[in-house]
Amino acid sequence: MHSTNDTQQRILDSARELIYSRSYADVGVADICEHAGVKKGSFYHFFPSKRDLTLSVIDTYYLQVKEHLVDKAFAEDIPPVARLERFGALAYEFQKQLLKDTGRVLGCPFGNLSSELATQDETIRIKLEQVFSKLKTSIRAVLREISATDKVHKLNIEATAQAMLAYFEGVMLMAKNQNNAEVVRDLLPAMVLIHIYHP
Amino acid sequence: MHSTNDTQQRILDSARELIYSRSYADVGVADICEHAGVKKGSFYHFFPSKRDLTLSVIDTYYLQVKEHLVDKAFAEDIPPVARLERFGALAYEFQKQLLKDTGRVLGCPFGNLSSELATQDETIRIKLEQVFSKLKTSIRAVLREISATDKVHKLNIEATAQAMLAYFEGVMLMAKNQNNAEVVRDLLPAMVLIHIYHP
DNA sequence: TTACTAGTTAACCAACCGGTCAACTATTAT
DNA sequence: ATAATAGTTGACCGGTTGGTTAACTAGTAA
Repeated sequence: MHSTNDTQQRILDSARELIYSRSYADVGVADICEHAGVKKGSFYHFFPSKRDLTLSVIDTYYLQVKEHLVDKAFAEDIPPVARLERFGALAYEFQKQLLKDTGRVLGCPFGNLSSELATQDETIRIKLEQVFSKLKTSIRAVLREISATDKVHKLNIEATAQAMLAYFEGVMLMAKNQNNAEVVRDLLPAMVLIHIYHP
Repeated sequence: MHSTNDTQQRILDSARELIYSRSYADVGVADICEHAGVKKGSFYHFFPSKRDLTLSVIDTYYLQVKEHLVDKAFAEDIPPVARLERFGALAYEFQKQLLKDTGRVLGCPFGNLSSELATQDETIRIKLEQVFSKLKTSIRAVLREISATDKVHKLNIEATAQAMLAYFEGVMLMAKNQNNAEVVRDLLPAMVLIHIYHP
């Protein structure tokens, strides 16, 4: 046994990659084990079930998305609207890289899982709802700055953040469906246009 | 044998209902047959495979959506912007009814299938791309009217239609994930704000 | 009546699914 | 050294999957 035990991490990474590029149902634990170079018995030593593995995948992938996309895009070195645009640009670069590496635009991993499993597994649905909620919190922080400089309008920050996230998810889905990363580049900049006001 | 043969239609209806409320992978042909009151042999008499059945489901369901949602919303009895708002209102009523009947907000059936199968089945992906393309064509017709009354701006009708459809899909996904139809009511009206202009 | 076709039925199949298990080996703490 | 623990292995399991088959029945046309 290596003192540096990376089996659990390899399972996590393989599951993320395979489920993201295919789907939850299409990827079996045998697939994950083979890709990770691990025997099935070891898999069940670290994870009680495929479902629990998926919960862990969501957690760990969110942390990566936060670090490499959200925090990077929303860093306060530029004006708030420019941060939203940078968020779109980074998302575009990521999908473009995915297309180059795997031949596929894969969209948003959380959106994909949500669409597939929201009606089937309540625990996963709630976990994904929490991920979306955290993403909305990041967007809200930006909107609060925008709203502060624009005091005449009563921006509904909660609804606007939700609408912007919805638009982002929809663009990712359309890009995946067309297997075309340029959809992201062409459409995402319009995210900043979405404003919902208090009545 | 009944002169009125409805077996094929019952299979189609059952497949639509089950796949829409769960997912492609989670619904087996045994499930569909049981729900339709049909034996498996009869299923394969009418459809060569589960995949071909799904292609037929997409076709027939698009016709229903067009008749009861798109054509109704985009009828030319009211101004173009009001038609887009009516489109949102009808979508909201539909999801609300779904929640009442089944306990679930199910989002967009085409978006759901696309998210699950776009990377796995190229034929289905293209079929869904065509459905989205037709929906965009309907939106474009409305945008052309809006653009005609607003000659100062050079509205990019193609990109705007795609962006509006993307926003619609995203809102449906968020509503499904939160199992909350009010998300549709609160967010969809902002669809008319999305405008993308030619450079 | 006959012959043909459309549709139905139940039994069947190999492949695969998520998950289990007992035996084994390596690592660590005492 | 020893005992306890952490990790690994491959064989195994019952249930399910999409799909097949051959025999059957009902409707239709000559």
